[in-house]
Amino acid sequence: MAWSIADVARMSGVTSRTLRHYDEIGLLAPAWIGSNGHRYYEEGQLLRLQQILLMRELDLGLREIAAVLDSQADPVAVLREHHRRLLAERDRLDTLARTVGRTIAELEERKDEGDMAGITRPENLFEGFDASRYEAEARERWPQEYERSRRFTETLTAEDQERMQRETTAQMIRMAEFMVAGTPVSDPAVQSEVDAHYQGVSRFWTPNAAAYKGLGQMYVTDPQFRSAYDRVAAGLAEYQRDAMTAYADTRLS
Amino acid sequence: MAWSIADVARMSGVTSRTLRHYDEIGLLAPAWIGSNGHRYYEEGQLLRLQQILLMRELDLGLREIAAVLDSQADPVAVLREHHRRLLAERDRLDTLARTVGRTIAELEERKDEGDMAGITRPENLFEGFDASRYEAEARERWPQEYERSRRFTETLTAEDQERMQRETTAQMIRMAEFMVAGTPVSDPAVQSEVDAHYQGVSRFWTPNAAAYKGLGQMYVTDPQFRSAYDRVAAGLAEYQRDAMTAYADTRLS
DNA sequence: CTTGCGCTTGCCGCCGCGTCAACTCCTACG
DNA sequence: CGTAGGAGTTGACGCGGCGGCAAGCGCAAG
Repeated sequence: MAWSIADVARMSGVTSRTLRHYDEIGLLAPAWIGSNGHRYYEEGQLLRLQQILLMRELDLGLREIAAVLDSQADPVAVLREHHRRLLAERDRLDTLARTVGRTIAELEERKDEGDMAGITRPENLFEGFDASRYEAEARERWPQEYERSRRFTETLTAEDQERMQRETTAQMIRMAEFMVAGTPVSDPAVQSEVDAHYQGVSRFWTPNAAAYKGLGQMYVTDPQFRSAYDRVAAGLAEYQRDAMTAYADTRLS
Repeated sequence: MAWSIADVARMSGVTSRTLRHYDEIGLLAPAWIGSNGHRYYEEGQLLRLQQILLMRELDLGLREIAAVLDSQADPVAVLREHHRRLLAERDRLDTLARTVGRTIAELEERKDEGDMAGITRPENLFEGFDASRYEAEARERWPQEYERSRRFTETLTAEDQERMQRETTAQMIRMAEFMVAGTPVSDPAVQSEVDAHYQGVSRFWTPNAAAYKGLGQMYVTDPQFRSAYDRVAAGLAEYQRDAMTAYADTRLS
């Protein structure tokens, strides 16, 4: 009992193109090839195809399927790993969907309010995300922490983010007042303010003493951060950095 | 104020290769190009890049991003459609993960029982899914119904599937008894049995008269189905088909 | 002899880049 | 003055899983 490629295609539901592809990559060769060059399949191949399709339904890659079928891998182990990947991807999409949902809601709200000239205007669209610019450097220097931070940020609503931005600005202003008043960075009031800053940062990632000092230095070095601090008060970036350094030395090590 | 490609890469966190790619596909062209061929970007480009990255975070395709930014599409509509796709894909993965989880449990159970020679033996692996073979024809002829059926099947546990297989077999045996006894297919007892069959099929998809007759014909034509019926009793496939045809004519039209 | 079917091989396209390779231009250093 | 090195360029292939098209072959019916 032999079937042509079209027979197998009809019986299995895949296209003949797919069967040729599986032959090409060595996943499923026909039982034999006729003198006319046609592929002929027998029951053994149908059985193998069936298993291929089952694992394909589970979204396993063709490579992994081949490994399992050729007994190069433990099916349970492969499935367990695959299961883990599926859950991770599902969670990612879930988070993503919620983020997109919030973005939609936000855009619609603005449309209703009508106080913005138009949602397609670039400078109005996604206005709340301005802070993301500061994250670029971090993404490069500490990719893992950046990733954790990003995931956390995704769970925030636009209002949360706006509120946090205002908090940050308020903190900067209070630090500027200390600076202008000539308060030394080791002063308990200043250190308490730094502590608030550290707590805020820790919502995204938890730096150790060295990392926190590095962050302080970045406020001075990085043009983006620096200009943000300079806009509040001249010299604030250095003051903030020194205060953070003192905090790191006394409280984090 | 102009930035080189590496500057922009550092600031934004993407690679220079990506920026060249965006230029290539017309998503983000540099502000101008130096006499040395180098790309130079200005604030307008940074702003556009920022929006690109935001939408990319939302997993939008570059094509769609371009359409939104060039005001060829309504952002809210695009996001809404995207949201729908995300949810659908998430649900698919969720179902899939559960299916894979059950498969793992099933495989492990068999390992514990130890009455099978080895789980990697093809004829034992995924045994519960044997019925899927019969679905191939349906997938081709009625793709939509097949899809619905597949989704339904995925919600079943392995035990459910086994039970349904036993039910099917029992039905076939009862039909074979009628056939051997010479009962005409129009006999109420036979028709009642066919009704049970129709109800069973309807859990997957609800065929109209023509489709149900087509299914009956398939039992005769398709070698897979035919051999299944022939294994129970010679001529059963035709008897079943005739009974189904009578049922379709009297009850479904 | 033509027509048509069923099959073959071969290659491009998708999507978002990563990763070479080979080259040019500019600057710094000996 | 040459030369090394760094930053940039274009061009090409690769990834996964096929879809789809083109060109061609063998075989049977009209």
